[in-house]
Amino acid sequence: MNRQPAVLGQMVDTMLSRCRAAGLNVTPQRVAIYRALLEATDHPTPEMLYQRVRPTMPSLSLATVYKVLEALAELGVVQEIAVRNDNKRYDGNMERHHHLVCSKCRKTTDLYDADLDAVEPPSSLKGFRAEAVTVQITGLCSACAPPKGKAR
Amino acid sequence: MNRQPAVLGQMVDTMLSRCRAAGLNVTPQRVAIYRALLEATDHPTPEMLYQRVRPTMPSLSLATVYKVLEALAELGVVQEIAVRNDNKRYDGNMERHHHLVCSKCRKTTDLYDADLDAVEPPSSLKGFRAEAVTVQITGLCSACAPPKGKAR
DNA sequence: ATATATGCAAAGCTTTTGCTGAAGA
DNA sequence: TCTTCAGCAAAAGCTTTGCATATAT
Repeated sequence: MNRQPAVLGQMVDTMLSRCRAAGLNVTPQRVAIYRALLEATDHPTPEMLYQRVRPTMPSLSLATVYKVLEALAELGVVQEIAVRNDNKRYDGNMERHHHLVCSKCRKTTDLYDADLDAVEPPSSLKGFRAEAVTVQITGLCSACAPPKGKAR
Repeated sequence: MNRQPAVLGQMVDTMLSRCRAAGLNVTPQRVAIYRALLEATDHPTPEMLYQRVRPTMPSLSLATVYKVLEALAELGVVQEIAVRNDNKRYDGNMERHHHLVCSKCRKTTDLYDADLDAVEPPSSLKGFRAEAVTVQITGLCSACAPPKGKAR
């Protein structure tokens, strides 16, 4: 992410306050994994973070990396990118369309919208050859949205 | 996808021509799985399609569903939605940003762009409560783009 | 002291692979 | 006939879980 060290420390501080606010312990593992993620530029997988942190923390286990990332995501200081990844999902629809993704039940719905179709990639993609633009809107679907205590 | 039966048959025909053009056999499994996907409105997983087709084709195996979907995706009549799903990937970046996804090597790069940040969800989301809008641009990254025969 | 988290090992799923017999062209 | 494919079973990955010990507050 190419941050200044000072900014990085500040982000760690924020993370620590949120841990405390949520009643979570501050552990060296949490700090190390979070720092490693902040320093990364490549959207690392849990396994990748594990490899990166282990040299300075040999006792670290992969299961802990999974648990820490889950906790950090819940704190809102880290995000799982793209659609929350459970298993493969297919679409027989090759028309231009977009997706509504429920962050709770993960249901994905097609969305057709001419305005969104009109979204153009920026010209400054430095070497990246754009082929398709898809807009993904995350939020709560009608079943999960109202506080009617439904899904879990 | 709520199509008219006639349109559905037409899509199947297109799929069949593409199979032939690509030197792939037309098999009842391919037709049945493709039809089931076209009839679905819920972005089914391979397992879900397996369950739906099996009643009319009890000998079907799950491995075949995987293979058929892969073949259909290669033909371009079906798509795997969202970021091609290998394993979990995280981002320590909670700022508003978008993604450039290479369809070949799957590398995902952050993209900051004010114009894309300005994309608004349509107002007509019928019950869906939008929280975030992310634009995903798929294409070929600089390493994979030129016909320099690199990745595979 | 007490609650929470780590590490380990095992279990659970999803997805892939190798092979043989069956089916399509 | 000859090539391609389906079905099966086993293997391979990735992720989650349960539990005992260690750690944070």
